[in-house]
Amino acid sequence: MRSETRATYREAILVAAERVFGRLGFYETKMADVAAEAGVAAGTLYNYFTNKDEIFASIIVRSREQIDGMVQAHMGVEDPIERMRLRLRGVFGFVEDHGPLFASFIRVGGFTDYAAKRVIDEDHELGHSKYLELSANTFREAAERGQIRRELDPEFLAAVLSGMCDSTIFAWFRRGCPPGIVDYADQLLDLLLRGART
Amino acid sequence: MRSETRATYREAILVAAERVFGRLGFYETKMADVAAEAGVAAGTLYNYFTNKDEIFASIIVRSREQIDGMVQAHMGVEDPIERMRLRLRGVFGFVEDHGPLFASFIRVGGFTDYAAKRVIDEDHELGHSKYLELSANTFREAAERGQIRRELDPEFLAAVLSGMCDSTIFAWFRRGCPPGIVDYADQLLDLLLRGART
Amino acid sequence: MRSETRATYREAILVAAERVFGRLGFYETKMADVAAEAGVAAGTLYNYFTNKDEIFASIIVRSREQIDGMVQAHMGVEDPIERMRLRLRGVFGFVEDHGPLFASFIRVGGFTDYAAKRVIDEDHELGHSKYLELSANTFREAAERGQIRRELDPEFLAAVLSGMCDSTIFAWFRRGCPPGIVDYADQLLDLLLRGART
Amino acid sequence: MRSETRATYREAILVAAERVFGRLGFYETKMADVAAEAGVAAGTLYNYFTNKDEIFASIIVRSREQIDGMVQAHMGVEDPIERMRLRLRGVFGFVEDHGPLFASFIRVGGFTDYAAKRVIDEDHELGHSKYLELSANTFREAAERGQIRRELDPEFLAAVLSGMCDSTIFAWFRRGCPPGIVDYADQLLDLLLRGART
DNA sequence: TATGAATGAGTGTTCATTCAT
DNA sequence: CATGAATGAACACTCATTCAT
Repeated sequence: MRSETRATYREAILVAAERVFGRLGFYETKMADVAAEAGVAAGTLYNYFTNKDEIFASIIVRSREQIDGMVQAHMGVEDPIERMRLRLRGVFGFVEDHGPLFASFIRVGGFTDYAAKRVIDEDHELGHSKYLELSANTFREAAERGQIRRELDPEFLAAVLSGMCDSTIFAWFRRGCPPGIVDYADQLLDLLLRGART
Repeated sequence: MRSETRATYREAILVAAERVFGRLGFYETKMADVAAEAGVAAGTLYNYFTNKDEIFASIIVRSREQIDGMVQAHMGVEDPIERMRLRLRGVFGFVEDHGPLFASFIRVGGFTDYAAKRVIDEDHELGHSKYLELSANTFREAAERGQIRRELDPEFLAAVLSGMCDSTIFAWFRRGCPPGIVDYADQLLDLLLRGART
Repeated sequence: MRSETRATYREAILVAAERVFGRLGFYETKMADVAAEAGVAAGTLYNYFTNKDEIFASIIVRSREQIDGMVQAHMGVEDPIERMRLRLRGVFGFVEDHGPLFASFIRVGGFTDYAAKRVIDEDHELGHSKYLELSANTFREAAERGQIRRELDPEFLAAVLSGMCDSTIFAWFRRGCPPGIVDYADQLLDLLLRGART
Repeated sequence: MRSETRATYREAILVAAERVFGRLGFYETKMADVAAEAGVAAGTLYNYFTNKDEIFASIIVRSREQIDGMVQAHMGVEDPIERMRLRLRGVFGFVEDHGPLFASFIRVGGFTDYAAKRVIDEDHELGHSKYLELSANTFREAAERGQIRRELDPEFLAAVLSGMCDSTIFAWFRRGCPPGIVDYADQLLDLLLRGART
């Protein structure tokens, strides 16, 4: 029961921190804010995490682990396009659950303040690249099967798809995170594959 | 001549600040860093700007003014697709000149730290929306002319295009800002319009 | 048996605390360190002592009690010089058992941090003075018997002897507390007496 | 004048810090105390020193430099006993000027809290040993000249003399630092030499 | 009574901003 | 007006102490 309580506490702190970081960003989030949101004293945070950076990094790591799980779950799907579709739906579902923080997650490894401070180290940097590469490989596979044009650079496509997702999530966030963002997964993929032209 | 000197100083500070902010992000950039980069004393910054926030906001405003100018320059072009193409080329050219900071600019108004701190107030928020709206209107126009499918939401397309640009710039930035990003303007637009399918 | 258990616990804590305080000093010693060394939980310490200061003070008091006992044991010796010799041997033997902590003990009442914090209150201050006085009186007695020169201030001699002991212990401590420090008792006294002798 | 002011400020801070450290010890001295004593704001301290440790270490270093200077000044004296006498007088004079802090200085490198925290690193440790060694060498020289008994270990004598000085200074400090401590230099040396003399 | 996690007051340090020169 | 040092509010983090289990 002790260990259960510890895990519960840790999780509660992470959930609270995720909310506050998502709302205020890394720098404007004070440890006191996180503590208040979690309903504990400031000192308590340090019984579970060594410092603010580690809390932030833990959220990222945890998110990535969940996403990794989803990605793995669809690895067995034969058709690359179908596989990517399932993957996108999974990610958008995750975003719907996690809301604002996901934005930070997406941009982590970029030139945002988080990265500038190296809260997210090279190891995490790789995380972002890993997804891009995974996506690029899937596009490559689709090209080999003749499902998409071969002259398109798979890495370019991966980057573009990533951006489309970001901005869609971004727009959704600004509309107040209404339910139903999952539907965009298909719309985006279809748009990328078909194009907008009549 | 007095005022000329003042303007020169102010501009030098902005240029320096743009570099540092782009490199380190808002929070990791210290006023001392900006002063050092500009080659002036820290106190001098306060003769030209009331505070750090204002410097950052000024960069954004200045950037927007330049972009506004470019956008206006192409307003007379009849064909909406062609107009958007020119606009994109202009923006990518601007990005090539300004490098990393533009990324901040793009995300400004979002849920990044900058916004969390309200460095960028509602007025600036509007700025971002304004571009999205402009873009959406152009897509609407293209739809009316039958150039793109009518069932596609113009605002969705605008958001998507914005994201594609972002991620492309992002990827370019991570590759170290090599020359030639302008070429992506056409690639992106073509991809969106044609789609990736064979 | 209850009280025996309590006394046992208390003693174990004191022994552990003595080791840690001797190793790290008062401020660098954390209650958690003492608890770990004693093999109990941090909270347990507070069942036996009201606070950190009291633990430290208890060590001092306990040491003094033991030394007092030794001093008393030699009180019956007629010859003051001989009495002092036995006393010194006793103290050096005690030091050999207690190692580093004794150094703190020696300096307690001085201008070290401990004193600055008033961990050692006036009562303890007196303790230090008491030994100096005892020593001074013994020298006075020796002077009256014509064993040492009368023009020498007994209090000066007491202070000097105390310092000789300190530095010898100090040097011994820095050499890693090798066995055999007791031998120095005689060497020191002989050196001082040759200088002081009539 | 600028640089003069800077040096003056730095010196004023050191003097203030020396007073407070001497009064309260390292740990009980708060940066705010030092600032208040120096008549500056807390932040100002950090314009001259990187942190609290550095202030403390600077005091030690500065003291040692002054003492080194004195020691060097007497290096040319032929007679080792006379050389040591001048050296002792110099040190006691220094102590009279600096009062309480010197006690810390003396014990630095020992097992006091300062050392426990490694504020004073190995380099400084050497400082203490260096003086002991210098003293030991002088005694060795005296032994070779037949001025003191050859069977006495010079290092033992050096340690003993150091302790005699310490305790004398200590006693003087507890009497409230009355003027005239310099006189003890000769008394101490005479006492030791009578004991050590051939 | 032992435990060990929660607590929160206290402090060293940072850095945007002010201001005397 | 430039300078650069002084300022002090703000905040992450520590750890002695408390207390529910």
